[in-house]
Amino acid sequence: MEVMEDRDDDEILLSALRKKKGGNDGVEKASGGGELAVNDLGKGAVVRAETVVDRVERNGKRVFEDTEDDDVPLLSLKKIRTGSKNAKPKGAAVVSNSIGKGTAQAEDVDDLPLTSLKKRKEPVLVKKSSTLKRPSSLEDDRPLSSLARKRSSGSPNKRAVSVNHDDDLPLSSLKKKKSSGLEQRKIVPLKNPSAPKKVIKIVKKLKPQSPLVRRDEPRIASRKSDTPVEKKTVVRKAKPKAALKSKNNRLSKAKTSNSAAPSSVDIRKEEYVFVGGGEEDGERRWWQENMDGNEHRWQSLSHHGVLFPPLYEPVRVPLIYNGEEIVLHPAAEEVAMFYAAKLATDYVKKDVFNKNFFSDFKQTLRKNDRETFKRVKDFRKCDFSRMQEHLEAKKAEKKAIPAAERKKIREEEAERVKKYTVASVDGKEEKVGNFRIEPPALFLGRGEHPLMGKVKKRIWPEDITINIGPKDPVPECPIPGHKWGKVIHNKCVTWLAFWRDTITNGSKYVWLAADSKFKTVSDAAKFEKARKLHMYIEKIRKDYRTGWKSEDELVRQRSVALYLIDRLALRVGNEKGEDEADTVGCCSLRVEHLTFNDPDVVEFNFLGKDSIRYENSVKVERGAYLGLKKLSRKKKSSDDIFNRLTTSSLNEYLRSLMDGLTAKVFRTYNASLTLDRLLQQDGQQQNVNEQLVFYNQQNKEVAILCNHQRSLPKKHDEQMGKLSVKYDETIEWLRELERAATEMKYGRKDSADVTQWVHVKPDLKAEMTEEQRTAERKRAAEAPREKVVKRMKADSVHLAIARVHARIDKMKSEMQTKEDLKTVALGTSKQNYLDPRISVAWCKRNEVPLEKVFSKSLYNKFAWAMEVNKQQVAG
DNA sequence: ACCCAGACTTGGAATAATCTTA
DNA sequence: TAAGATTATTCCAAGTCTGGGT
Repeated sequence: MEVMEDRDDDEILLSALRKKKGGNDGVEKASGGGELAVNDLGKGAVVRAETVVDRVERNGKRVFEDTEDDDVPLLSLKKIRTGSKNAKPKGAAVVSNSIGKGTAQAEDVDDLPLTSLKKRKEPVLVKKSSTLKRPSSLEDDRPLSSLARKRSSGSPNKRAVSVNHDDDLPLSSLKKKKSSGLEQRKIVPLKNPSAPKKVIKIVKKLKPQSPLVRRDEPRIASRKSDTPVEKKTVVRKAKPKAALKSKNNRLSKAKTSNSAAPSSVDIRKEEYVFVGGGEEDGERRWWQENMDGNEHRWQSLSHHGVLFPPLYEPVRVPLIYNGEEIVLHPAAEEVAMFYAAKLATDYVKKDVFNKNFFSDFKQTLRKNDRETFKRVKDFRKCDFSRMQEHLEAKKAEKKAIPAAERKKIREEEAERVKKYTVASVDGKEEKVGNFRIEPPALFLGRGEHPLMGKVKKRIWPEDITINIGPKDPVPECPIPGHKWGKVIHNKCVTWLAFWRDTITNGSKYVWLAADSKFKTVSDAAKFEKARKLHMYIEKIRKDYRTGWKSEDELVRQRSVALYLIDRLALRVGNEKGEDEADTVGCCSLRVEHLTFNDPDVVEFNFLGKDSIRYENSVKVERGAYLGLKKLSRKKKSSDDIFNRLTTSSLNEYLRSLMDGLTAKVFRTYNASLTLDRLLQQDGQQQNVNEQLVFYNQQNKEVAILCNHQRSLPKKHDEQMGKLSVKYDETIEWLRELERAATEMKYGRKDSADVTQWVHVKPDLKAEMTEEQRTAERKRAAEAPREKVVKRMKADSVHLAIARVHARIDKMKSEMQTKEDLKTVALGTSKQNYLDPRISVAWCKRNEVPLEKVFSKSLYNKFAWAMEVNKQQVAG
């Protein structure tokens, strides 16, 4: 147990991140086309290679000198996807075999130029802590709100507090000067704010930047009377520090409090601290109103119903069957068109897809066209290419519409649809999210979905249930001769319309948009719940660490599972049915998904949500390792590891620990906390652009933690190649300028001839047709560059050199970013997991306009977070 | 105790809109 | 000024979690 405890909780999180990164590196390395590094880019690759080398030299030592306990063997990180996500890793290149010995890793780096450094050393400080930390949040009850305030003065980039100790943190070197994705992989070891005192002593310089520790906020004295027992503890935080201590002691016996950290003073007012207040500070929170159980969510609700897709208009383009043309019955033609529309995709290569489609297609024929039904027996004799051509022609036609006309069409369409876009809830106008009924189509599941290719049938008004205020007018049914299936007035739910999916028999709903009150209120509540978890997390972690030694198998399973959820941000993993793709989450992990590598390293490899592969090699705490191993023993590879554990019982347990706590809260908590801490390292970024690069890098860390992947963009390699060529040309130009400068210097001249190779401009004439223009552009693009010699004065040469340097830096950074993000999806975490107040506070601190970080729709969705900050600023 | 339907959140891909660049 | 690239939005599938029924 001692062993297990010797790592800090924060460290856990961070190291999880790190490891995960390692995993991705593996991916990149193994993925053939993706590995642009040195080979694919030609000279451009030099850039990267240089970068890597520099990095290694600069940081190498620290980076690789890992300490014992966190030295995760990057080993075995195999690659995740090579382009197609479902593909099993082929080859699964093992990146390194140096498990356990820190030294071999430098070589790994050489191998993986673009990618990165996987690990970095752990700050000594983290390791030392052997006791549980005190819930620092107890002490601070800063109202949620305290979030970002405007900073009163000083340069935005300077932060008085520093997270780490110089000695043990690479950090300083990490602060990126040039933000290369690589460098940023070294995460600042966020030190746990609540780290035990002893640690603090060791690292004297460490400033208390702990976000958790805040003092200068007004305390709120009054509390709700109905505070549950556990909360009571929490409530204490309002008390003076002395009181704190006792509470802490109670909570976690051994812990000493570092609350005294003097520097709290350094905390800026405008800083939003994710792990701060929580809901216990007694403030009334509008977003928590009306959220309980079966209460009415609205009093009046009016809207215009839903919009149906246009009916199918038959075109009589034939199916070719066994060489003969067959004009299908309109209903069958429609279905055949669905298939034709997919001919260009990989779906048609899948047997399941074809089989499902053909079965449904025949059924349509049988119903509508007996003759053809009898004739069309063999799918392989069906040729849908004429239909495909027809669809393509139509697409081209649409594309050819002149811009002006297109705009007009668009406006008319917007007008037609307008009334459906809004609803009114309790007198307030709200946008409707998805008012369009899904059109019929072939069902395309993700991954190996058993139902792919089946026909998703058209939804008619009779299939729809409308939910509307009892006193509000029932929307008119838009299709003549039809009527709504049902009209109800259910005030306990927030949907406007409902229908049943014809494939899965699941429910489909029409909701209000993300910026509606319904959505934003629960969104805000979600983040509050996550913040609240911080007050319980220490106890929870302590419990599961104890639990995985339990005699009770259920307790053991639950404890190990919870550890994985907490540490790796796994989803809980409900059971799935026969008619769904075989994907898993934590509770549904099977023996086959894990590989054990002594000591204490577990390799995870499974398909998670959306059949995205989760592949990660992690050094876990000893107790968890032994627990997992034991749970896997004597089981077949297809057996559940957590066979006694259900998601319901896990959540039931969590609920007993904290009101409203469920497994998914951990994901939100860890994601937001990670971002919060990473963003604390405001660095040297000069301008807004660099700030954004920095922000995106931290966002990326979260995305990696949550395993938010995207498939390699189709043109990624091509685009990287172009960038690289451009880069080379720029370097060439730089060399020439430098040569000229030298020449002037030594020749004591004040001007020199400078040779520039320029691209040929296309010679476009007014009378040229489109094709001619295109051809001319192409010719110009491919023509050899022309030599231009000009006389430049010394001054302009020097000026040009400076500019070119700046451009080169920018290009490097862009290439690096592009490479780093090629298979990482940032959007999901930003939308769902990152408390927007963290980003808002960061923006304010660094004077980055909010709209640079939030798109318009996100800005609206998170209006509540901006408001909070504004109020703070004003107040 | 389990099972399943219902309601709501989360997720990547496809598509549309906008910006960049030659 | 259009191709190309990037970014935002839409689409709808796939999760989570609760509660009610048996």
